[in-house]
Amino acid sequence: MPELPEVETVRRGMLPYLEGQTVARVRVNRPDLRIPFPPDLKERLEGAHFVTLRRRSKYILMDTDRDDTVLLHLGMSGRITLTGAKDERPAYGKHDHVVLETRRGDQMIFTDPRRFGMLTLYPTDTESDHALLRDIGPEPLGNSFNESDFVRALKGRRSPMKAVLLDQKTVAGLGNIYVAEALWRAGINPKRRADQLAKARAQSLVPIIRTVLEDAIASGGSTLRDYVGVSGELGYFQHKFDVYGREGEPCRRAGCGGTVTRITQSGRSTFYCPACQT
DNA sequence: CGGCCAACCTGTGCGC
DNA sequence: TGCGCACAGGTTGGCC
Repeated sequence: MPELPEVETVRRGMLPYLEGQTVARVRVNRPDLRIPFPPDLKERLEGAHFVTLRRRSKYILMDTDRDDTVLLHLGMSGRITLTGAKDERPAYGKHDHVVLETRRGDQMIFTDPRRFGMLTLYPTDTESDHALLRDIGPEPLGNSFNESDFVRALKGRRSPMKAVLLDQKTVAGLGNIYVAEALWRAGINPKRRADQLAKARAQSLVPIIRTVLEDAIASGGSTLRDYVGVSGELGYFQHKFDVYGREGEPCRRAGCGGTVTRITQSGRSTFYCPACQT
């Protein structure tokens, strides 16, 4: 499910259930997802309470009052479901790997069929050294993402723009969908080498990336084949896609008349309009 | 070091 | 109905 807008949608959905709440019980149904669960997860979490829920790139970070932070990544197919104490409890499915129950009786269920997701725990003050977080680039919705740094980040990069934007070191949080949408809005060909993109065009991408992500968050993210919200709500940004998944359909740019095309780049589908993306 | 690709998994949809 | 294949929103480790 998850690029930045979907992860942010999930984080916001989690807030009312988890922020300020105490963990009563942790259930772990298997030893690992992409990385092992910490063996002492249960002991470290039970009795702790969540002070803040943050997001960094596609990670959700849950700070506890015990100076530990829970790090959560949804991978390709990860989902978070929250059920209130009074709600009907759906039976656990075979891909429900971790369940947190709060003292109030709410449950957070982490489901992930493909198991590319992760959940781990680290001492909050070691965050800047954390291997999963330390090399991530600027947050596109924050002030640290700006034209001059972005232009510098493209310098000397011989890879196609698609690959460079997918690289979380360039800018945090983009994935296959939002790279395609941002490049279309900017009129940039995904095959264009980063070091051959004119400075002004590179600069134009900065506000475009920001707005495409903000637009998607405002729509509750994109729902491709499942729900995105923590209570099963559907995002609807997929109805606003200009290129992603629109192979063979007409380009939406006024007066363009081109056809959206699908190619493969670094093993993944790229959608773009060869007529207006140069 | 930069860049590419395979690998990690399961589920779904489509053609035959 | 079943089978095989292509494909899916991500990340990374190993290789050149």
